[in-house]
Amino acid sequence: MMPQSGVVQPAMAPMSIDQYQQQAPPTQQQQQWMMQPPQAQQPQFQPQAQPSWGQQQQQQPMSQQYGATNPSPSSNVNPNELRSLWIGDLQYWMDENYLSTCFYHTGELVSAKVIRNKQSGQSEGYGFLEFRSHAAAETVLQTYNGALMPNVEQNFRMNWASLGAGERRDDSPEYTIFVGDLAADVTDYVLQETFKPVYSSVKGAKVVTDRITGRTKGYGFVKFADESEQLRAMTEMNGVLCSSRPMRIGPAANKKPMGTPQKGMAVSPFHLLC
DNA sequence: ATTGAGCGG
Repeated sequence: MMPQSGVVQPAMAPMSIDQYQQQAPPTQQQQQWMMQPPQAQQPQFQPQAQPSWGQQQQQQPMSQQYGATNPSPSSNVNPNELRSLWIGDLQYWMDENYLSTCFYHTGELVSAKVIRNKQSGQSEGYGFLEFRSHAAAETVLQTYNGALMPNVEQNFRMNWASLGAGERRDDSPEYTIFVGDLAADVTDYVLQETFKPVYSSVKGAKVVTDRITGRTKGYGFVKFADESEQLRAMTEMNGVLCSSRPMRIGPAANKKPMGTPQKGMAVSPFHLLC
């Protein structure tokens, strides 16, 4: 049986973003919502920071509407780049249409997909956004990650799509420290820049925030490529000011154990008969 | 507020 074979129904009129406030149930037929320009006015919302799209920002020509002869939105893409973002914390009613509406104005979105449970069709709460280029995806990530989502009191949560699909990033080892006592205004960037001038192997910093409100929880993590710098930072940076408060540094609890546990290795006696 | 975090076809 092919539970979702055949008919795809993208033909519903593009919703205005206001309609999502009514929390419409998900349209289960929609596997993937390819970009189709809204006919009506395109909804606007203000992210916390304005994207910098250069000259091609707003006006997406209406020429690529439904026609088979028109260039598809996926023309111009470089297939060798990492162009997909993972997006999480989605409500069940946030479908492909909603996501497309969120990023349509960039003119850089190729497709949006919500991952659904195969049986129930319910959203699994995450999805993928594919853009024309790595640069476009990066701009979206920097601009919208943590910014308010349209019409909900919740922030975008996104990251590079990294697992599966051969879009593997970087498997070089990294060494992480825990940083506590962070002031409310400390962002990822501020935290990273507190360390980077001193420790050149700093790969990134993450301030942990509340999923819903986006507010900081007052602690975070800094990742180093170099283990010796990690160890130095543990002692040298403890008590050093970050923004307005002295940091409290400790070892990071291991988020992911190094050895991937093998499971399902129980031997069935039936195998011995084959 | 003090140890994140979610990845398909």
